[in-house]
Amino acid sequence: MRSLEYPIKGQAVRIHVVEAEDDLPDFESFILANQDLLAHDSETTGLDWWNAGVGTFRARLWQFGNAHESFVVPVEKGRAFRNAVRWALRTAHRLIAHNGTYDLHVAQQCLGIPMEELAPKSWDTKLFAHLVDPRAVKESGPGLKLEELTRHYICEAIAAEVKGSMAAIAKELKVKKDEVWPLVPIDHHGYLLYAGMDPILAFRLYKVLKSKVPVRSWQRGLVSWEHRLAHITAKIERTGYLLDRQYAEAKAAELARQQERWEEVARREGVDNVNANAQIIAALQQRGVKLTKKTKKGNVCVDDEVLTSIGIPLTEAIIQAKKAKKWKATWFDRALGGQDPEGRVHASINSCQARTARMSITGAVPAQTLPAGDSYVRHCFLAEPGHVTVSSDYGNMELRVLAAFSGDPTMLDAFHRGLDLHQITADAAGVDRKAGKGTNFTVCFGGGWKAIVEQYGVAEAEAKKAVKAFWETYPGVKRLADRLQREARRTGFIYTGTGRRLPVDRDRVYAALNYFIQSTSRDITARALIELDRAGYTEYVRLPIHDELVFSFPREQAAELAEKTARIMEMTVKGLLVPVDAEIGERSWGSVLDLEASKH
DNA sequence: TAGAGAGGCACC
DNA sequence: AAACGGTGCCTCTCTA
Repeated sequence: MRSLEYPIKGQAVRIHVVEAEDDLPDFESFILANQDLLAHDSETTGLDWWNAGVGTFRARLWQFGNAHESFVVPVEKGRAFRNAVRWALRTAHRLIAHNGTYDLHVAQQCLGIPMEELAPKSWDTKLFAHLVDPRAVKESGPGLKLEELTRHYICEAIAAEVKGSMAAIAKELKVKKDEVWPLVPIDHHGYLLYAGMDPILAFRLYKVLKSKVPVRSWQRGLVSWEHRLAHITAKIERTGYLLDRQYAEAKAAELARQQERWEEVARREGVDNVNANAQIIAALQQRGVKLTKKTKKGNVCVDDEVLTSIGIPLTEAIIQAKKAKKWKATWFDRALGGQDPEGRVHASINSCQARTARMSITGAVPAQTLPAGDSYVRHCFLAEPGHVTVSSDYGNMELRVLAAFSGDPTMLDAFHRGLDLHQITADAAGVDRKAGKGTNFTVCFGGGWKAIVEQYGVAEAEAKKAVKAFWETYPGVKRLADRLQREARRTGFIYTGTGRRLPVDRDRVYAALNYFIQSTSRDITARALIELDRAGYTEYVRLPIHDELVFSFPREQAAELAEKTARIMEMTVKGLLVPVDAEIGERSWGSVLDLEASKH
């Protein structure tokens, strides 16, 4: 057994490195002595846990620790070590981990412990951190990564050291940072230090954060609620989504041909690289084109709008080439590259991510940003053989949340009687429906008349009139917005109905209304996932996308299951129903869009 | 060579 | 008085 010592703020912590089977009794004694509360973490060869056993993925180390001490177990060295870790995970009464759903995937794939066995006793410091302060470092918050949280809550120097250590090893081994994980020798001092510190930091973070979680969040049961949700989204990740490989490959090839063709045109017209804005600007200015639009930072802007308005062969070629390249790389190549041995792709679902707790979905299926206007990309994703895709979405979720919580009589009346809220706003302002709709959404987002002009192409006078009319027509909304702004100005926070505390920047208190609406809406979808799980439907859920859930149901029971799940998803908020509409498609996700389009 | 910033674009 | 909220990903460019 090796033993490393490391100081945290002058106080030594000890990392024990299990090297041989003889060392395991000491490890087991440690686990038994600390079984009430143990932090853990795993080091792996990559992040593609779905390739365990068949591909290149494997677990290398597993670490356990408390505030002062940790044990590092080399699980890749053999069965005795894996057995010891398996036993330890099962023996612990409470497990702490940072972003622990990842380790649960690894435990299932590499150690054969079902996720469901460990999930109920697992607590995640990432969720605690979010409940304490959800702001990213960019937003002057603590962030949500272990290194960022260590810097903010524990010790700046340790954070810097931990962050730098794997980079230093990569440099030493002369490989890229992403390639270091499977290559670093299992007995490398820096690697063991990095690995051994992780559970110690997670344990300490847990201690710090749990006392900082707002009282109201504890009282409303938000802590356990978020954990339950995280384990449901982990199950959805594990299930994955069946990829139509032939389709994806065909479309990737088609886009590659298009890209090549349009790039050739652009080259003839004097632009070698369609993604280099400097080249585009030079080529256009040479032709005498005046470029007046500026970017946020004040530079010359050559976005889609500018290029479209110029409308010459060069700009057309740039638009088409860029689009083909981006779509191929972002949607088709990414999905094709993420397949598991069964041809399924696994999104990474961060169940509680944005400042408002909205989820984020990254990886092989960036579900939240798949083009929704047509079915071109969504045809990639298939319900299982004998199944069909069902997409169930909430109707007017955010505006209904606004109506319910503001109690505004005009807005509530409109929803209760099924009236057209966008038309009501339009009529009140004496503008057309498009401007009315734009006003409703923009005000929800905290915007003003300028935003309506830019986003919806409404004339300045009309937009000003519409915003004024909005606040006069819905005085209840005004009262809610004012109340939230006052609260934000006074305390720096607002609370949602679920007991979530959201920080609001004092120089942007107008954002408070949107935070409230967006976060409350997210919690309605989250509640649906939890209720669906209780009812045993999680195996059918493929993806959550804000106000929509995508399912794969057996064809014969699709209508019945769509109906049952829609009724579970629906929720009455302060007396107002947030309804759900379930669309039944064919096998591909894209087919839902096509069927919908053919109806209209 | 990696990271950060910026621009641009996909979405709710 | 007015105020556009929340994401992820790809590419280029500059810097350390």
